[in-house]
Amino acid sequence: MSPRTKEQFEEMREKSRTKILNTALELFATHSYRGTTIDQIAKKSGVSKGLIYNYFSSKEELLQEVIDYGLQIFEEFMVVFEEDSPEKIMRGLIEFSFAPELMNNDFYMLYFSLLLQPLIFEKYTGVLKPLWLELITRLESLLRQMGFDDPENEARLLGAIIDGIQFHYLLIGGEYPLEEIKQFLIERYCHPKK
Amino acid sequence: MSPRTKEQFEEMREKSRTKILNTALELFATHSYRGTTIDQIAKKSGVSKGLIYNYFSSKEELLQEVIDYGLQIFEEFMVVFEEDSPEKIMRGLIEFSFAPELMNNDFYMLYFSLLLQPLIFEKYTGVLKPLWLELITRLESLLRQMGFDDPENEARLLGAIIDGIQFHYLLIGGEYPLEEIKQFLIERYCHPKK
Amino acid sequence: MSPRTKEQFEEMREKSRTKILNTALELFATHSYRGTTIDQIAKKSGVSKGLIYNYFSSKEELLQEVIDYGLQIFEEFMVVFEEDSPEKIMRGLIEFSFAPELMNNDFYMLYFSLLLQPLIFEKYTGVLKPLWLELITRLESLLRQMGFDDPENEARLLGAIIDGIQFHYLLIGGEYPLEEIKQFLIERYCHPKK
Amino acid sequence: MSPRTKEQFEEMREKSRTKILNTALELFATHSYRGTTIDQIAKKSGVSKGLIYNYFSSKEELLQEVIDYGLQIFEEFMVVFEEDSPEKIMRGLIEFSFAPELMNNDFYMLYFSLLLQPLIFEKYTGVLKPLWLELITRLESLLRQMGFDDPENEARLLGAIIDGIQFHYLLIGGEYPLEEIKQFLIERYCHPKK
DNA sequence: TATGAATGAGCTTTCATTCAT
DNA sequence: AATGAATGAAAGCTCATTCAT
Repeated sequence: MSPRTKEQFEEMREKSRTKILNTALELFATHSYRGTTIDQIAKKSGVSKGLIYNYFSSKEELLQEVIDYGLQIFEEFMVVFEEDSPEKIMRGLIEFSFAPELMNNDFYMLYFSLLLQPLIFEKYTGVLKPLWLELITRLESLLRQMGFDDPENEARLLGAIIDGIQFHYLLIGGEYPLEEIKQFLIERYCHPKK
Repeated sequence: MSPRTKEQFEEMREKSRTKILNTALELFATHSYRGTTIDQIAKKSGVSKGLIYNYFSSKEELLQEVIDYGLQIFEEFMVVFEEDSPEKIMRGLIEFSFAPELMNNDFYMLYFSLLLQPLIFEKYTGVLKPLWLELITRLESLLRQMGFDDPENEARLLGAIIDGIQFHYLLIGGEYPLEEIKQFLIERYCHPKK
Repeated sequence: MSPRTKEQFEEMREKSRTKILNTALELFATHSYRGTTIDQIAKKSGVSKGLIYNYFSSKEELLQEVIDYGLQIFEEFMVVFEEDSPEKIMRGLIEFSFAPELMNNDFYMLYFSLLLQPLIFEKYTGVLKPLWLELITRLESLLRQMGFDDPENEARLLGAIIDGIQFHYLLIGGEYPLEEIKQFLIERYCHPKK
Repeated sequence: MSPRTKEQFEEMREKSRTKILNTALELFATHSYRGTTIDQIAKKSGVSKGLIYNYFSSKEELLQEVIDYGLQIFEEFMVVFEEDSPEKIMRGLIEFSFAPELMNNDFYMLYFSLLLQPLIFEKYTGVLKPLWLELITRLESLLRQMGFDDPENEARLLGAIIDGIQFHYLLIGGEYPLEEIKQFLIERYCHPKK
């Protein structure tokens, strides 16, 4: 009744919502959207099936929100480009790409999964594809500023490298020498070509 | 006795089996294993639902056989390594990796999808993962022979590039400048480092 | 073309038919009518599925013919009643009931199974029930002639004993002391009550 | 929190479960396990197909639970043996065996059906067979105490009688002179042989 | 707000039956 | 007469979604 109570309710509500979103992200990523049941999400997040429908009107809307939730990461990702010298930006970008806290995030896995099924998830690939293209464009601009010979192809290559490494990291897990590879990339791409 | 010869029956069987396998590969790749129904496979391959169970005891066994069917491609892929100079082998490998007839093959998509769900498809990822690791090892050996500085990391990078490009090609499709990128890679990786 | 050939054909035909009937009896008895597939019958009897439909227009007709085939046993069974003294008839009847070659016949099992599902196999229970009632009536007549006190109930009891023993024999198999029980029954039921 | 109390939910569950179990028992008994569809059980018990799978993970598990449910009857059945004089125990046993409320219970029919298909229902016959053998052993002990000449064979006979009568009762139904036969049996088996 | 029993459309699978040869 | 590939209706089962409380 009191404003305090209202806030408490709001807080609880937010907590449940977040719990559901996190669980859904994890399960969608590891078991795929279709391979995950609402029941599993309910059990794992410790709420009832009914409650999920209280917050999200359907399984698909839940996916949508999970994606939006994950896209915030990419927005942060892009922020890196606002800084000073191209070398520093490039370095930040690479550092950021392979930051363990990002690599371990299930969103990558979900992102790859969705992109692989454009026929089914057209709605989402329609959003994610341009994001990737935008990244390539920015990489190209950076590489050009740094004096790389063929910035267009080099940018495509670097884009492929980033996704390829993330993919391999998903496959291999902890054994992957992430730090080493990162240094290797920094060495190659973060120095002006005279 | 027999109204049709053994050979005629064998031919019929083979024809239907192949039809089903091809359709299943395509649908599993584009709509995912779970997103594909037996009915869709039946309709698209022009046979009855029942017939599919005549050849494959379950949907999962069908997936298994689709994977085996696709793995033949990888075997050809590996054959490339048996040839002469490291430069030529590397060149053949790159040419082969991005050959349009391979790139358009749905198996890549299926391969990516399965690898992304190790919890569910452990059985298959268990086979596919080692294949990839083997490729990296061979790349490393080639790069070492060619005098590359850090063949280990370079091999990982090249592996990531190959998968990354294939992934991007799946996303972008025909617009992707595959030939250009291929030449770019050949330029970089198919010449001895003195 | 020649009559000889026709006969041969006829013989082969009969052989196939009999093989199918025997297999069907065995499988219907041990795996139930519904639990047996046409495919199993075909495989086990070494003929093609199609051929079965050449001889029997449907699975149900096959059951019908299997039952008719088995009922011949009961006809022989009843013949026993045509002989001389009541004691001898009764003895023959008991001997006959538990003759191993009969007890091992799957038909008993099929007969029990069908009788237990009158709602489904009304058509067949309609034939089998009267047979049993007739047996009881005859038993009663024999027991009366032999001077038993309450021939009506005694006949029911004896009828129950015969079916009960057959049932138990099906359950226990070879370990069942059939011979001993038979002698025990002969002792009790094959002597005039003064 | 909870919109319904734990108890209310438990009650709902128990009610539905019991409804399903009773219907399944009836249908499995009269139409056989294989001849009964989940749809029939659902329709007859007034619940949806899906709900059945909420309580029983498969049709076979439902059968298992139906059997367990029915076995409680047999446990009560055996309790009779704990009482005083052999004559009284025997009498109680016979009374109990042919009590109409038991005779009308579908479980007998199911029990017979399952026992007749040991190849398929080995899992269940493995439990039921020993129960029957135990009964014979107890009958033998009683008859020996009562001074019967050949208690072993007499016990087998009585066991056969009980099953035979139950079987015939299933066949004939209401017309069967159950009470009369029962008195006849009591007369014969419930008096000490001097 | 929160629960989980209940629903039913739709999926996987089975199998009697048909049919071209 | 004989084969077995092919069919499709119907069965078992799953799961997103609803709803009474």
